[in-house]
Amino acid sequence: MDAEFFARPVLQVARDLVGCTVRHGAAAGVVVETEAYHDSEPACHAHIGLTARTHVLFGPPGRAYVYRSYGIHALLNAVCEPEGVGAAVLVRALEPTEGIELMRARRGVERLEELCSGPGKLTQALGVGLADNGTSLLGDGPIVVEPRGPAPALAVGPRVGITKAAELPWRFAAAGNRHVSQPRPRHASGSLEA
DNA sequence: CATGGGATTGACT
DNA sequence: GTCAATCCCATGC
Repeated sequence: MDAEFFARPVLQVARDLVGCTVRHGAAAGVVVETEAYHDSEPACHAHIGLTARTHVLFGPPGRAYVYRSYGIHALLNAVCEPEGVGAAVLVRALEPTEGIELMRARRGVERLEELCSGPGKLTQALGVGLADNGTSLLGDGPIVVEPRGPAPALAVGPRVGITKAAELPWRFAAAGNRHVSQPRPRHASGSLEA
């Protein structure tokens, strides 16, 4: 993937990342769920401005923003939009494709659908941690994002687990995919087809 | 320097 | 359904 892909508007990148592969070492999976975050809305860490924590978000596109959530989990984002804009796509779920036994060992569970069906789960399965914060996703870093084939059908809904700007429909998932985290956006109840 | 709040998960009632 | 675990960092004294 090249830097221009991530330099585009974050909502567009969030849509186009669904179906792409994320690789870290021997473990890899296809992105089935994303969420967009932008400094113009209060749910985004970058909303407060440039700090030690957020400087990666305002940096050049195509880098990883990894942070610790609830003191326990590492969450993986892809920094988007031109340098100076604080925006990123949160990778919320993967469909495991390579290194599945390694993922099972790291996660301590067997079921394929439980390996990467959540933002904290997939970083544990891939072995991604805070040390990867700020590294390149373009092929010259430990985590690599690889292009997808045909665009999958998308389910769209509100973002999960936030208290501010919770109404924005900035969550995108591969429609009908069993590796998407709960709650699953459904075609029938308020979510849109794209 | 002390405090409080999470872009979550898994265990338990 | 409820709830604790646990730590980084922003904020306030």
